[in-house]
Amino acid sequence: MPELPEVEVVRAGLEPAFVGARIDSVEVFDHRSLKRHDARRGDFVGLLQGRTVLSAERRGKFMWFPLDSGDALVTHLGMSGQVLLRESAAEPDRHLRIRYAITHPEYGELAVCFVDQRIFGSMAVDELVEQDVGGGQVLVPSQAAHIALDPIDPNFDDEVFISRLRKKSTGVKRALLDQTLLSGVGNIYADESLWAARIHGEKPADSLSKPKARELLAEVRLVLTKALAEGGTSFDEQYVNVNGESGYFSHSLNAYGQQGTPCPRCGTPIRRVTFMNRGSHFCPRCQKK
DNA sequence: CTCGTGGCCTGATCGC
DNA sequence: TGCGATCAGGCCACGA
Repeated sequence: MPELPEVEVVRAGLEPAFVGARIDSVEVFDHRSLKRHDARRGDFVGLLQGRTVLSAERRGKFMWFPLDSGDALVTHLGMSGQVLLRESAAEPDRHLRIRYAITHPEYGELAVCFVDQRIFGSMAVDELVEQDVGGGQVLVPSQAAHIALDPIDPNFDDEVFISRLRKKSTGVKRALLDQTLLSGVGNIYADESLWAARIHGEKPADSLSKPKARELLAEVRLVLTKALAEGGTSFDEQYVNVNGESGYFSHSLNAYGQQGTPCPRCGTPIRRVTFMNRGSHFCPRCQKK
């Protein structure tokens, strides 16, 4: 379940060999993996062939690669997406959906492979639009322009987030998962942040005091930063980083997937309830509504 | 406008 | 042994 830390690990892993490379050819094995691509902009393959990758960018769970054409190759991993760097002659991975043959001036011929079991993820070629983020103008793909900055972005404005969060009439967890409020947080890190801040996910966001909202943001940042330092969270080999090596943050989860095991803070068994069509894990003693 | 739900998707697992 | 039901949850379209 790639969230911000996992996506950042993929972005950083691709950067050395993909940036500066030329895309020689593109094979699309399943067109459902192009659902984010607007065909009115042109043929996906045609827009990519012969182009050179200029950089590797990320905001929240969106990743994109600006091209020398002025467009960008946009990637969202969804639930089970991976981008793997392979030798040109490597056997195709299971669930391979899109394959890019590239040539890098230093590393030579390689394959960038988009592998996605459940096809919730997708790639697209999109135009870059200018956006004012307070710290200046940035370029962002049009389809990711509605997403808020993520909390580890240097331009993220804490006070704006806290003020908007405290006006939401919905539960705190739903607000944390709202990518237009703050991006990059998914189910795992939402549960972990709420546990760390001792907040029940169904507590109304507009009932949070300002200090409590600040504390929550600090915990979100800490959880994401720690996960990033440990290389992302991995379950069932679903998430694999760019070389095919699993992330390993799962051992340090305090709430997510820990139902029945004692809360590391107070010893009360962690509970799991279904909420928003997904599992929510919390300590019934530390996190009261 | 805001908020909440359903649909997309595959494979592992479970009960009968 | 086989088979249908259930579960996992990212984003987005749509209805209230």
